[in-house]
Amino acid sequence: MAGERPEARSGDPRTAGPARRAADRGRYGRLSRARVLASALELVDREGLSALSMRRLGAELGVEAMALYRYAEGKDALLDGLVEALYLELEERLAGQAEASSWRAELQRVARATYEVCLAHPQAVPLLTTRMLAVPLARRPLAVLRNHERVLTLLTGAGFDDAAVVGLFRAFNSWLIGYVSEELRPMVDNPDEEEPAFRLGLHRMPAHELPVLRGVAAALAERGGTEGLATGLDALLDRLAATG
Amino acid sequence: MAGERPEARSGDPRTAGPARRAADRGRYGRLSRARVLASALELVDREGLSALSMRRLGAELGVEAMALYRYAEGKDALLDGLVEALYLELEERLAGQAEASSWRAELQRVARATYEVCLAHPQAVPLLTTRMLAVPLARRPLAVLRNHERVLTLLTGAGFDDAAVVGLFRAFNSWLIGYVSEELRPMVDNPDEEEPAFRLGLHRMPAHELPVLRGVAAALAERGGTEGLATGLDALLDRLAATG
DNA sequence: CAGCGTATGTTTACGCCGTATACGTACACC
DNA sequence: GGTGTACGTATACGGCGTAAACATACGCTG
Repeated sequence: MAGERPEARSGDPRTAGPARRAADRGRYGRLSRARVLASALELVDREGLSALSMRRLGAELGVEAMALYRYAEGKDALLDGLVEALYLELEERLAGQAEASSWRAELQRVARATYEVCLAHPQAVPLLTTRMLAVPLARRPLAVLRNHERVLTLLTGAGFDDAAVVGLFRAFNSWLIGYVSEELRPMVDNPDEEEPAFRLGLHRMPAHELPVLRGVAAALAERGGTEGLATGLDALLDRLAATG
Repeated sequence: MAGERPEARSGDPRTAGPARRAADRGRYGRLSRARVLASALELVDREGLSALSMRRLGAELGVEAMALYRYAEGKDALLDGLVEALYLELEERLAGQAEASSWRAELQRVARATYEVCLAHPQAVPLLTTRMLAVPLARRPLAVLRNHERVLTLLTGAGFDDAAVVGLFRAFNSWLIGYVSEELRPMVDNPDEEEPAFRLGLHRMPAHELPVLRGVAAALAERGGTEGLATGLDALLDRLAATG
């Protein structure tokens, strides 16, 4: 650390001669797609999606914005890269665990791991829906497709016919993304407030028009957690495995 | 129609005198929040979310961008307004139908109507997840809160205790938004292509690494439709109504 | 009808954004 | 040691959201 030039762009250009060797470019050496994506994800985790701009990310890496275009074709591709990064993290997490013995248990394991990755990067989760709605199947990041392959293999391996596999696959994905999205909806309006009702900002809602919502709002603010996730998934798999 | 000035900003300002009466502002008379939101939604439906900018929407209404700030506090508020518009459309649709007799059937009716509204505005659907993740409960648009109230009322009216109500409510929302999101994922890569495999762009995927996905891709491209929606919802409600 | 406050839309300007294009420059290889 | 190339820089353009100051026509008061 101490030996590294802390800010590659500092110093008077008139006296510094060749200000930096090429390998010094970027705050800690050469760029790479992995470094760009890791830095982008970290930035999003720290400051939210809206803080992610090419210029800002460049600054984060000690580099001009245009340098990033060697590693992502544009901003959209960068966002797809973030999605890919999340799925790579999912693959790592799954690889670090023992596979379950039944297809049901294995799907539960995948679901749980996905949930955990999403909760670890809540600010990035919106990308899972928005980019998926922007990119056709065949252009999804490879890690996403590998995840699809994993789930589909599990289902066909369990002996379901094509129609059932498709139904189960869709239900699995739907429930997963829906559950996570619902789980991450912010409930607290004013974190500094002690009183639960004020914390939730209930005084902002038209009182008499929404009596039931007011009543259960506090309970709604709790999370369903992985139990809720597992319960719903179980219900769906039961039904569709029987029908299909 | 014929009597209205087709383009309020046209004409030579040096000869036109007071170029327009105040009531002529905007392409068809005064602005209003409803008109702004309707125009925004139409623009999004027509050209996608990325086409929606303050300037562009202003032009659409025959008005400068800043004029819109009288009807929405900023771009984010405008997007929340779009979410509200979708829920208002849902309310209309529900009001135009007979209520179902059981709480189960009524939830199915609400789910189906929501699905239909979403499929009518596919380009706007990402807002349902992104804005929901950006806005705490108490600040959601009123129409959204009314929708929550409707569902919660249905559930408490059916006699469930608070814990069960919350579980069912969350499962309902999760499944709904997840199913719609999954349903709207684009599958076709090249609409001009005849051959199904090429249409899907399967040649872009690493063949040997994703054999199962390749095999079911065509089936995956079909939609689950309202049947799939109803089936999954039924499974969830069954399980959670029994457990809760 | 006269005058005025207010509601409504315009103008101008600022800093940020994504990105096309042209350009240096240090490295790897012969 | 010279050269091609991979990598990052520099500059520029049009569009974005929006703050602030401004113009104007309506509706109310007398």
